[in-house]
Amino acid sequence: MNIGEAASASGVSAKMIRYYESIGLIRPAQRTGSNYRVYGGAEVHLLRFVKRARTLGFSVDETAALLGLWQDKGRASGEVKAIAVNHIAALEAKIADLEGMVRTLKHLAHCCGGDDRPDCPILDELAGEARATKGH
Amino acid sequence: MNIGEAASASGVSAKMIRYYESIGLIRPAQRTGSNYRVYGGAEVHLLRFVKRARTLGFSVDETAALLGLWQDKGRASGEVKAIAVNHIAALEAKIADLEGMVRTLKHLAHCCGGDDRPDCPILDELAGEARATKGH
DNA sequence: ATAGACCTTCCCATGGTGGTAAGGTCAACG
DNA sequence: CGTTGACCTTACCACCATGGGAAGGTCTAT
Repeated sequence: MNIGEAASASGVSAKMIRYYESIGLIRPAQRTGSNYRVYGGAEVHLLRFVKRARTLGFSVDETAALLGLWQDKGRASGEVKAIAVNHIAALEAKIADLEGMVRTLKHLAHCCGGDDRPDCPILDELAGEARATKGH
Repeated sequence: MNIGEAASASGVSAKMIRYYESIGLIRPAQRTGSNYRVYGGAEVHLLRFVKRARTLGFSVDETAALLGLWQDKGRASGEVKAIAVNHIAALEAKIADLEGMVRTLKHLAHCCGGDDRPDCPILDELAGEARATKGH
């Protein structure tokens, strides 16, 4: 299997497969005589693992840790769970952050006429000139 | 006012002030004879505007647009509102994305003993070997 | 034999931010 | 007046993950 086929079979672009190899996330692929990378079912399986972890928002470093644990048959599931739980916390912090932004923006947009007049509470707030918002 | 003072007065690091100047987000500051950048109240005000916009998650490009509208006394508030509403949608999409990840991870973590045994549904799922999750 | 679809490596760009190094300037203190 | 230390200047490098493209080699089908 060439890198292109491995890419479409795994969902990881050829570009990224080479990148993951270059940073040591995955082992260098075998090569043909003409220097083409060769992949088999096991490699694609591994690439899919990587793909899923990345899709779940794990960083490449976290993915490397998960990969190591995956391949370590004697690992404790607690280690994996710890990574996952940490990651959940990080994601939730980010969500809370974004929600704060949305809340503020929605408030501002709600107070903004959005018409042709230049009167704009959104800009006023950004400029730090908060004005009475008509009691809302 | 030197750049350091402007930085602490505005909450934008000196580094970022120079960067914003270099990409044209803000106008080049005046200079003293010895080539130091000089800032006044108006510049700090503007930097604070930028800071707030960035804190609300607007990209530098969006911030530039908002800045332009802010300084255009005859602008229509509808233009600003459009940027804000767009941005709200983008943020909400990102939140939904992250929430999907959290949901999946929580489910997996819930099904994972997190003990010393190597049995780990999290890794199984990442590997694509979904197994019965005890009916949960 | 030739075309076209693939592969290889190498470099560049993104977006914001931080670091750091080498050098200039300024204020205060002795 | 000289030194010290805190500031400023520019110019790079790094991050993280990904995409783009160029220049050149290889394989397959016609």
